[in-house]
Amino acid sequence: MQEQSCEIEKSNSFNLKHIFECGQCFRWNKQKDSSYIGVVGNNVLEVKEEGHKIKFYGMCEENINELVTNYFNLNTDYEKIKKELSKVDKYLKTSIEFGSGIRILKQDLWETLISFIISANNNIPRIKGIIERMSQKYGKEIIYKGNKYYTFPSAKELSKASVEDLRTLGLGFRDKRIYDTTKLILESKINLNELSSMEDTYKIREELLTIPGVGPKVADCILLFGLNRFEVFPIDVWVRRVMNELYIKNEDETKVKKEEIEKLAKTKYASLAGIAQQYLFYWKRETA
DNA sequence: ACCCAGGGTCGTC
DNA sequence: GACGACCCTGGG
Repeated sequence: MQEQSCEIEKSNSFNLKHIFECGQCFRWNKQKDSSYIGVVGNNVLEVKEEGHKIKFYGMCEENINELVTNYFNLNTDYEKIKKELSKVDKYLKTSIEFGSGIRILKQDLWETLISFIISANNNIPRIKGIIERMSQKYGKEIIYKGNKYYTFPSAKELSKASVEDLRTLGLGFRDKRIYDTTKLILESKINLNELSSMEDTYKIREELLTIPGVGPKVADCILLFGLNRFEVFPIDVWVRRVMNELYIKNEDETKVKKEEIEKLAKTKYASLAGIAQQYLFYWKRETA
């Protein structure tokens, strides 16, 4: 564990606000100097724009260079992806221009699983609060620049929490889902490492759907943000809204069938549907 | 507890 | 396959 730093060239496909506030992650917080600090695995990371560079600092267990390259998917060519997706239609082109610096992070599978079970029928500020309290109580402390940060609790660490403990943290009706899921993982009824090594996205999805609190939307978020399966298209209220407004134009968006949206996304966005979804989600939410 | 909605899922009909 | 219930909280 030591302080480290590294840097990359600033680019049009790397924007801190776009990356951290597009709803994919819950542990990054904007600082007064407009840098962001977050906890990634057993590392505290700070990211800031300095001149024509993006600089990364942190109290890291891993090599910061490898950590950053992996977590921010630096080897994925977003210029190419955006060029491809911009060809689809003018709406997607607009949303891509709006969120041009979005990148899909590669987040820890366990953390993504728990975080998105918590996300069900919840709002982002509250989700962040719950996860922060969970980490404070059950995670490990890391000191960075004199401040305390907490790692996301492992399954073993979280298993110390009773259903009541979880309720106290503000989880609401999700308490039992988190409790049961933690037990499931701890007892290896579901093996996350095995899941991540599976080729067939559909098979992983089927497996995820057996986990308490994981329905179609949460499963797709896990596939997209934890396993970077870019072809999945998570449909939440915002995405349903934007897809209805742009293409389907039903008077009552809640009446729009999920299957219709899925089919639309598949034909329009194909293997990049998940990334298209992030541009659309961010655009719709920020301009609402 | 004034009212509504939020990165949905689950049990029941 | 449709429909209401569900904890809690920020924002209108």
